[in-house]
Amino acid sequence: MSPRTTLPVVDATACCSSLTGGALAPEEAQRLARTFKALGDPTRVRLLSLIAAHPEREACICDLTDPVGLSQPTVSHHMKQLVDAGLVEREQRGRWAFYRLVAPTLEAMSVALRP
Amino acid sequence: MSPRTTLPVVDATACCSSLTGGALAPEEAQRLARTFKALGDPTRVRLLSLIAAHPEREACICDLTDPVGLSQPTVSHHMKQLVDAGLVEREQRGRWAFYRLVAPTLEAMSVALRP
DNA sequence: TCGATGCATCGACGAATGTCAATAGATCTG
DNA sequence: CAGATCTATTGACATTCGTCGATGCATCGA
Repeated sequence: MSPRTTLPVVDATACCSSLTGGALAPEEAQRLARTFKALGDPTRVRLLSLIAAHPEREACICDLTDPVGLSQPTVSHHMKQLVDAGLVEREQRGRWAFYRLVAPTLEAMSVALRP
Repeated sequence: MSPRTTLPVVDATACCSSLTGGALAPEEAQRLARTFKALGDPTRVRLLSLIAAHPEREACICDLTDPVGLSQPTVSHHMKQLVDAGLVEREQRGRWAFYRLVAPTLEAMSVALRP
């Protein structure tokens, strides 16, 4: 017997569209696909996992170039893709650019895939 | 004070690599990226959601062509991508090819993204 | 058996993508 | 200020991708 008489304006899942919840509007599908596309390259998947593996879960370009074995401009290019997709955020600290995972985006994509 | 003295051979998540659990081996990253790439197109995202929206959660090509507004060969091409990625399975019934979502794959990808 | 129907494959085309070397921009250090 | 260091941008290139029309392949119904 909750004393609450009004429903919440939005429920907890209203923020996140789901692949499995029914037909998506084209714009929603596009939104999801854009982020999935950023995840659709092995180098970028690896970069995300490398960031997660670092202390404080953050890393700069110089930490990432060697492990993935690609040129610095290429790594920089991939990081930009990840930032644009909202999967990663960038912070300049002195000469270094530090990157961190964006948990809410990962969570939203995870929810969108739940069967 | 658990009486258990031996650890389980594998823990519950051992089957599924995670983006956020630490550095992934290149092969693991490639595996994940391959499936994410299949999700990285708005038409394919829409196709998956349309299948999920159908009764019995299955659909044939003829059900999907009109809603996405593309040619039949193109839809067929996209479905092949989804099958190859393990996101969808195909069953021929008479003249029709029926497609269903593969829940374990969706679940695995969802788990891989959990922050 | 023959036409119709549903789907897959083929060949082609423009667009997007991943990669690099070269270079520019920004920040620290001496 | 001058050089060194870290990162981003640019331009170029080969490759992949999404799309279509035409065509081939099964399967059903008359």
